[in-house]
Amino acid sequence: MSKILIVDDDKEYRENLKEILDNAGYPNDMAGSAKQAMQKLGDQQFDVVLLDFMMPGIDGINALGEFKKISPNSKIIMITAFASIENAVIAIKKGASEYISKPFKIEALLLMIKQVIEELRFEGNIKKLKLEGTLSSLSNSIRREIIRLFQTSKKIRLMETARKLDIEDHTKLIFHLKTLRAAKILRQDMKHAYMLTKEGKKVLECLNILDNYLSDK
Amino acid sequence: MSKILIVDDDKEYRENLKEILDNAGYPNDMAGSAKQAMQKLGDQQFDVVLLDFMMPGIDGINALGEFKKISPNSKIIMITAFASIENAVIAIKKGASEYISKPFKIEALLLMIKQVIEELRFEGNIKKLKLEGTLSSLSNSIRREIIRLFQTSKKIRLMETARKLDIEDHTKLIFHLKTLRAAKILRQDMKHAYMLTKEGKKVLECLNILDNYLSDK
DNA sequence: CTTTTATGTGAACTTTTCTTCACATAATAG
DNA sequence: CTATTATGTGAAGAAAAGTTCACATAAAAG
Repeated sequence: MSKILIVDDDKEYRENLKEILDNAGYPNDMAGSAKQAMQKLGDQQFDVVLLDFMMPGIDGINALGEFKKISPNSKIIMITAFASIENAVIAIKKGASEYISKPFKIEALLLMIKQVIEELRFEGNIKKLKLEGTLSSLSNSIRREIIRLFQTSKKIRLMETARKLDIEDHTKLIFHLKTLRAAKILRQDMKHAYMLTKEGKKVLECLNILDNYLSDK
Repeated sequence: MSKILIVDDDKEYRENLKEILDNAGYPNDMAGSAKQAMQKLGDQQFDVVLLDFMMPGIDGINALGEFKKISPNSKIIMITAFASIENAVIAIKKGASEYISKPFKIEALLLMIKQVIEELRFEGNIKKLKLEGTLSSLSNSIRREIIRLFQTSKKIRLMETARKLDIEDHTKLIFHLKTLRAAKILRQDMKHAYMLTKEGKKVLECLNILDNYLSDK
């Protein structure tokens, strides 16, 4: 179950929020200051942070930036009594996922929490899929050779590649090029030449890293 | 074709060696001092270094250590006029692949070169195989999950793992554990518990690296 | 000491991945 | 404008990877 951190300097309000989360069944923890919150964020993994804007010391917006640095994968929901478009914009720019102003309906907050957790789940899957695709692309030696060709060339063409890799049947090569295209590692320009995507460049770097990593005794 | 670096402060001897290598068809380059040699080694990839022992400044043995640091995958052949068992032992300990004393037959040197190049080719294959094994192991998600279990545990047992990964048929898990064992990523202790090999620890690190690398936008 | 749980093997089978082949169309060179 | 080279598709088949099942033995628990 997704864990939530409540950050609010107002004890009463804080415990109020805790009760709401407890009733909704979310495991949660509380912090009464930005400092305490950062410590907890560094310590454990929280999926969502409920952050109240009006805090003494570093104010909420600054805290927000710090929190994101410490725990970039946590979703942050800003809660504030002094809502304004400017503040909302700043908060979102600094990395808040949602912005809600007091007073709010409990259901509205719970819905928001549900949504960001859903986003989190989705992003996690995307990440997993990307790793999946990358590793299955790299599992084939022909595909690795293709990717390595981009060490020196920016673009490669089909038949030229076939000759370089000494592959007689060009349709075999097309199969692997297609696989790499499906994995978003390669793309083609208007004139059919193949080139690395942004993702593909990362994959090439990964390959180099693995090479180095595995080679030294 | 394999590239060779000749390091010798005696100009005449150096050019003598160059002629031999040219005739044998090996691309080569020369350095008249350890310093110059280190520069060239840092610059380009040499497969073999022919290193003469009696050099001014840092003597050959010290140079040897430096060379190995700069270019750990190059094979170094020590050539010396003052052969002794002690020196030979030191040279090999410091990373020389071969040790030959003057005067020597040209054929003996060429044979030596051929041998170390062959070793190099072989080691290259080993490296390729290791990458192959690692990537094909990581291409399967069950195996990745198994490896990740070692993030927190030092040893895992079969049925415990099956429960953690929610795999009903334990023979399926055995299949993947076997695969990982074959890839030298896992091994078993006397009491059948599975643990990471030294290589396996690297693989886990690689997996973490890939995770990080692919996750950030 | 017998019942249960853990660990394992080998063969049959399924699924996925890879290769090959027959064929088609577009681009380029002569 | 015709021959050649480049690029591609889809289906059939081969090979590799993964799963399941029937069965076996060893270790631990009662």
